[in-house]
Amino acid sequence: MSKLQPIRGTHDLLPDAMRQHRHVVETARATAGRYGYQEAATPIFEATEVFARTLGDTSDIVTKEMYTFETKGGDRITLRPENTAGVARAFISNGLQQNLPLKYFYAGPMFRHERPQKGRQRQFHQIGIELLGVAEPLGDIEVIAAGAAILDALGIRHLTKLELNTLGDTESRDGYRAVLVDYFTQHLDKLSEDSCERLDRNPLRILDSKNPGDREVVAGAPLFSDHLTDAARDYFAEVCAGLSAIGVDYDLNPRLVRGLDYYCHTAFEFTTEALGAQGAVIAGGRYDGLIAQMGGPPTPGIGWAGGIERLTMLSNPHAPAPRPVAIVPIGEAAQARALMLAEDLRRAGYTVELGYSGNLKKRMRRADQQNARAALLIGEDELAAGKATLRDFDSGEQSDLDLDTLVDALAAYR
RNA sequence: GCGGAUGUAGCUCAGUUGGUUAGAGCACCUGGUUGUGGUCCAGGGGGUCGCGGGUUCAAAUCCCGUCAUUCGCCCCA
Repeated sequence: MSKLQPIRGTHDLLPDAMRQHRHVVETARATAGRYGYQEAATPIFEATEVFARTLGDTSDIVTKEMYTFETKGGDRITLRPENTAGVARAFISNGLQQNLPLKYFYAGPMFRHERPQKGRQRQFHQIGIELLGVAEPLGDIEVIAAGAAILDALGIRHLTKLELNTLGDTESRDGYRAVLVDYFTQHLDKLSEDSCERLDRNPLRILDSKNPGDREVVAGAPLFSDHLTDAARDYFAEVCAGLSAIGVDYDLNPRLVRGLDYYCHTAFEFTTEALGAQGAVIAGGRYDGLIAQMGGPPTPGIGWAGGIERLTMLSNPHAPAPRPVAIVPIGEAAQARALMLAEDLRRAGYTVELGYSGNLKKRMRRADQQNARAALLIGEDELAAGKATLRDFDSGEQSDLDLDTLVDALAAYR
């Protein structure tokens, strides 16, 4: 490694990329705001147990993907691999149970020690929303609708499809898990090595396997829908009906499961074919047991997270860079006047570039490279006449303007 | 963590029976135009061939290792 390189799986967001990134965040923030979600931020690191306890001892995130460090004081802290546990912790820490329901939007970096590939980084960024304190299907519907609305606002809804499933309540899931383990145990010889391991840790995951052999076995597996309690079945039916009523199309996917332990009832993913192996752009579900499990007052919750980098890859280049007006002094006498003029225009709301050095040609070229809309030339002639020469870069036309009234005369270039 | 592919100029890439000073396009700089950008013309700068070892008279080229990127698996946003 002869050159200084960024840490594996991390990327710089230089201005071009940053504008796309910000466009996704701003679009999401504005759209979520119309659904009543206010932005909040929790720290990017938490006590390790915040994640270790909540995500489940068997999840890959906890077992091998967390960035965990020991502080000088001997505490163990972890860079957040996702944000739901942090929001839940904040809810408990701040005693917010008096203020339910709570609706939060967030955006920020997350960290997972994974093998990088397309659409997968070690430091990546997520937007997300969390709805706490609502146990009704209306909550699920609103949260999913907000996700669809954001994809729509980004112009990429048509590149995705919404996959929907229910993981039922605890009673349903425990019952189904037992039946499933039974079934797969009878077909152990046909299961892949990975899936044999999943049988112990998280048998539901086998349903999601891409292995062709596994898929054959899965095809004959008992269906979750046959093992739902009446309450869980009714709940899911209401969610589906609500989505249909507001025109949010979805596909039922009985194989859709979640990697994290705290999910129940509704699970959903907005997926795309356009990003290779990383299909999920927004994913989430209901987590009614999470807050109680962390020691807080039993409080239902539902939310989702979306990968900003993945959303950016789907979006067309948007957010163009601002086009400045360039001020080009000619000769030393004009320098001082140019500085004052630049400041006046900036205070009046113009985007202004004042070349730092170089001759006229160089400054004009630099202005062109900055995609300036126009250049204001100030030389001896102009100074003597109290004027500036305005050159429009798009049309190539030039005109004289009075220095005194420039702020108004330039209005078209603001 | 596992498997495949790839690392040559700032960027995209040429460069095979190993053989002198390693090339192109774009970008950059200078001049043609000492008060005018974009096009055009002429010229110019820039490369420890990812890094470290090995084979050889000779390595960008062959071998080993290593790091990185990338595609897939696993997992997930």
